[in-house]
Amino acid sequence: MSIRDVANAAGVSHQTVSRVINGHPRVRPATRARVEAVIAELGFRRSVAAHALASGRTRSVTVLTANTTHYGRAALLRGVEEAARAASYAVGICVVESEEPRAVRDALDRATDAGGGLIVIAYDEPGLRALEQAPAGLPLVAAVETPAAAPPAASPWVWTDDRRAAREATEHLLGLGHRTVHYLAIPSTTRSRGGSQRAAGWREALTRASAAVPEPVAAGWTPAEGYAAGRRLAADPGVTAVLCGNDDLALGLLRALHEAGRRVPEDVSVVGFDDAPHAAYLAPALTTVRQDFHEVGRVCFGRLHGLIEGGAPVGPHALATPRLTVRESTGPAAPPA
Amino acid sequence: MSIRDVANAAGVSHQTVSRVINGHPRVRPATRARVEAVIAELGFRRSVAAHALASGRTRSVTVLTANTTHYGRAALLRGVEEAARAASYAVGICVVESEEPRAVRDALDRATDAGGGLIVIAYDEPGLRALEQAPAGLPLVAAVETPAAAPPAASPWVWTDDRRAAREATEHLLGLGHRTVHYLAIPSTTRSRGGSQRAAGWREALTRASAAVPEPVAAGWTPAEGYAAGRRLAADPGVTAVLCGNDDLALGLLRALHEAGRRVPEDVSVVGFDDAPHAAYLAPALTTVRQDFHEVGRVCFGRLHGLIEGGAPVGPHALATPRLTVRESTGPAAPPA
DNA sequence: GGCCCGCATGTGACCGGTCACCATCCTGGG
DNA sequence: CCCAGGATGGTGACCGGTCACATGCGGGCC
Repeated sequence: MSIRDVANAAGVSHQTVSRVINGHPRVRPATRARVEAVIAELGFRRSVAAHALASGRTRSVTVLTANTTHYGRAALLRGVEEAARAASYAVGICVVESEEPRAVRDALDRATDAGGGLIVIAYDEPGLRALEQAPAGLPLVAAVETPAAAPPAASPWVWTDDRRAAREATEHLLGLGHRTVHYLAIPSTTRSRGGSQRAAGWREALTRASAAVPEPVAAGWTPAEGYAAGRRLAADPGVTAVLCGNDDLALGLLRALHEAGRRVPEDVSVVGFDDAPHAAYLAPALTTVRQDFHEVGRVCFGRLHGLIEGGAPVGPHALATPRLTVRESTGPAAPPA
Repeated sequence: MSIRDVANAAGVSHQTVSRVINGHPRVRPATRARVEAVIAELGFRRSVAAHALASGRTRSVTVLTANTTHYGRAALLRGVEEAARAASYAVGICVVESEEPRAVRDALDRATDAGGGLIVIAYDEPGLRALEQAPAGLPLVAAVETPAAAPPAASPWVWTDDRRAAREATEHLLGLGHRTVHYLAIPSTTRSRGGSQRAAGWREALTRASAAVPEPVAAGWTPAEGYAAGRRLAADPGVTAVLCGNDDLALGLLRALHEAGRRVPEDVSVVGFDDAPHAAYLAPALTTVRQDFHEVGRVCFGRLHGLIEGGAPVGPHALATPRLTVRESTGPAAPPA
């Protein structure tokens, strides 16, 4: 079933069929109608492979990421998928296993082979390496951490200002009377010396308030890692307020505090990050910074789409600053004994 | 950069290059080495589009699902991706928005256009409809609920026996002295009259024990829905044990119970389903049924891969029965007042 | 020494689209 | 009445692989 079969059945040339399926204007309405009727009758669908080969365009994007299940990345992926679907683009996924050069190159090769545009989730080291090593000329947009400085005008980056959000979250805690705020850290990309931008915002707030800046506690992304690292925090009676790099970490920390017999928020206040679906339903409900990853994904696709179809160069783009959502896990510092 | 360029540079015909990249045995080692050297030097990569067009094979699978973010489906997707990557298959995702015929047909069209194999996650109505309406002849494997009866030998289905697991979970609760067990239900596919197989297992245990069978409480998949529906359960003092269709629902229920001032497990016992990453870190830690979606995904891909490459027909396949993991959210029924 | 055969390799068609370019037909202005 | 030029539509090459088949060559066997 090719355009030539359709052409025969409709009594036109294959080129006319091609014009019809591509919405080319120079086709008489009567001819167009006849061809469309035959297409519907035969159930013709154009071959994606042939189209891609002949035109060089694929109408597809692939999302390159280190993980597809953690909340933020999964939500971002969903945003991409929705926007892509609306534009009838196909979406592929390509996971970078680790930050080893070989794994990064493999992933890049796979992503490039797919032929379409590329959306890189560069929230972590593997993603960031992939972004840095992506071949020039490949249509690409990246979701990144808040840049430390003003990015070059040509960087196709999308982010939310979570550095500022982290600062505000820290100030919220400080405003509650806590002497200082500890930080339970998600892994940072090595490019940003001194930790992620979330960490930078936290440090900034502390410094401005002349509060002590404790050593950040390194964790990972998952509740299990938050729990493991959180036990140290829970064991330290000097800790009364903790900002967590994400809500899963906060969940683990909450558990560690619970086991240590420390009440939240009476003894310790906890702030999460991202507003994952579970945050509002924990007991205590988690105060957290609401991030719209869904929107980040949509914007990434939108800009990539513009780049592919319009050729318009894509520059850096910040979304609205995420806002702190205060719930039950934060409260006034206990008065000094 | 095509195989002909490589051929010229290596002083062989394009066909010999083709044989080399496909690992065809009838090539002299010296020739092969020379061609491989040129390929490496030029950085040649075969065009996926041209390969697909000429051979009719795509080396890709697309996962058709109603959702990519809920734990079970996300984990399954991850399993598929890992297995696919190991086999150097590309993976695409295709989301069915709703169960409307139009949406289902669209999704199927998109999935079919991709050209490769298809993995349908048919845990819900949209997925199930897509499965039922998938064109015959398309290489396809589906992750489904536990079948009610022995499935036809030709059904390419993969599942875990969660009906039995639900029965065991219910029996665990009954064994703790609860008079009956309520069920907070995930949406069921209409094909299985009377609810999902999880519901069937629950009902079976109740019936065997001659316990009353309360009306299941319909919820959705998310904590928010579990909370909304759970409030009714929490308000009913007769409720002392609840089985939840998944862990997110259980989370919402836990919250509703907390707000209603009912202690878990002292007043009410709660069992979840799936063992999502957060289950073990809630306070109380959730007793739940551990599901290996990751493995389901791997198996789906493995069978599809066999179908595509080997042509071996794929029949139904049950994985090991998921096991109950007892944690803190279940306890003995309170002695009658 | 001639013949047959299998290995190694080359040749050209073909997959199903798109692209550049050409052929008609029709209309209107000079 | 003729010709320019826009509107329609057709022709054949081409994208970069794979496939079926042809060809050259060397060795074993009689």
